[in-house]
Amino acid sequence: MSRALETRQGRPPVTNHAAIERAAFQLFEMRGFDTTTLDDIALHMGIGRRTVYRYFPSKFDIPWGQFDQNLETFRGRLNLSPVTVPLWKGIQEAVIDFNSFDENVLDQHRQRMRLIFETPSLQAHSFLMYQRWRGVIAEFVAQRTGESCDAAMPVTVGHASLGLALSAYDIWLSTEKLTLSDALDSSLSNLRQHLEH
Amino acid sequence: MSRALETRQGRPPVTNHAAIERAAFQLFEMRGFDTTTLDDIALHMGIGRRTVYRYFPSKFDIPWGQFDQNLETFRGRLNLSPVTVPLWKGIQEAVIDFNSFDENVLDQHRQRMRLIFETPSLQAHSFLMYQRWRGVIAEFVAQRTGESCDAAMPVTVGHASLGLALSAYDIWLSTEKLTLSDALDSSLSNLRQHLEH
DNA sequence: ATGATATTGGCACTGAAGGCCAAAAAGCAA
DNA sequence: TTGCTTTTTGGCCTTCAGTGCCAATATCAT
Repeated sequence: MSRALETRQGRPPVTNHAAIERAAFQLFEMRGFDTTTLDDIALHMGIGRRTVYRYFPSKFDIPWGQFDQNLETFRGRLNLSPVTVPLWKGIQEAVIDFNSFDENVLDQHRQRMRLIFETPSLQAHSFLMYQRWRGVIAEFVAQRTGESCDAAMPVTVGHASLGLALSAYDIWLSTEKLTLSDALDSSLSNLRQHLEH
Repeated sequence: MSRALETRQGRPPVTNHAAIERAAFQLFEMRGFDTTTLDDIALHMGIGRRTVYRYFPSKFDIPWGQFDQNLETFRGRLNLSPVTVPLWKGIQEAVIDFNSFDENVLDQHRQRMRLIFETPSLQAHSFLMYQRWRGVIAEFVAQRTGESCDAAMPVTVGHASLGLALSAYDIWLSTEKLTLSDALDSSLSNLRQHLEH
């Protein structure tokens, strides 16, 4: 932790998360996710299959990159929301902020999410990521309302927020006409409209 | 299809979905889901492992039983909703109806859902079931509004309804104080309250 | 050089899943 | 009874994900 880029003791790593991710995505794009084995990836990189498993707990985790870190960023972003802002608005703003990408990485992000959304086996595993994502939301709500994390309101808001985000991604990926931010906004207003009357 | 209970030609089946489900649940309760192998189940029933795979496409599908049939029932129930009833209300009523169980099977249902909700590997696979469930909702909404199945409103309502249902199950499973119907109702009103200004 | 330290990657194992196909068990016709 | 048809069964084999174990490897510090 103290000296990350300095010289460390021990044999230096031959690779890193980003390098494996890149190599894997190349193969996923060519042969598809399910038909690419971990042996393929390791062989393609010239490293051992066993080593890949030390960087990613499973094949399904590779397309998600270092999701833990992103989740921490998201948690931090949520907590930046002023207490004067209504809860729903604070969440919406944080989600939009968290899903804003530079032009130069947007295509890459789209490719990543498309792979995740279009590969059933990967979708299934991704649910575990989504669970943690909505856990962060629930924690934030619980903190603001003084309730427990597994009380009704935090849990429900977590599930609902997740539903809105997934809905926005579904729409964003299926059309070229909308930015991700717009899709997130339109999902929320669509839900509002649906619940009216 | 025409003669189900009559005499059929060919070797008679040695088992059926329900029998495998029962046997599997016994073992899942004893040793846990992940530590029970399909060999265990097959051995316990005195049938071949290969046969089990003919009744269920994967180990993860066993706890869900014959989900296809349930989904069809749900679709049918949704379509019973009068066009005079607001969409959100029709969906809510259908979901509650679909999740109403007799006293004598309620414990069994609770046990099933608890297993699904508390086993991570099973949760992941269950997402594929949820996807199909919200697909039915989206189809219903699309049909009523004259839109396409993958238009924004049907997709969003599907995701949101799923979030509410999962939220209700989370709460129902974590407390003994609420019926499933009450949990579903309270999730909806909690969401409404959350979105209020 | 030598020792401490950290990563690597090979080997072996378990378990899920699925292809293939001969054996088994019924009904039916002669 | 015998043979033909139909359907299910289950054994065998393969691939691949994932994991424990541990010796080999590569670097730093003294």
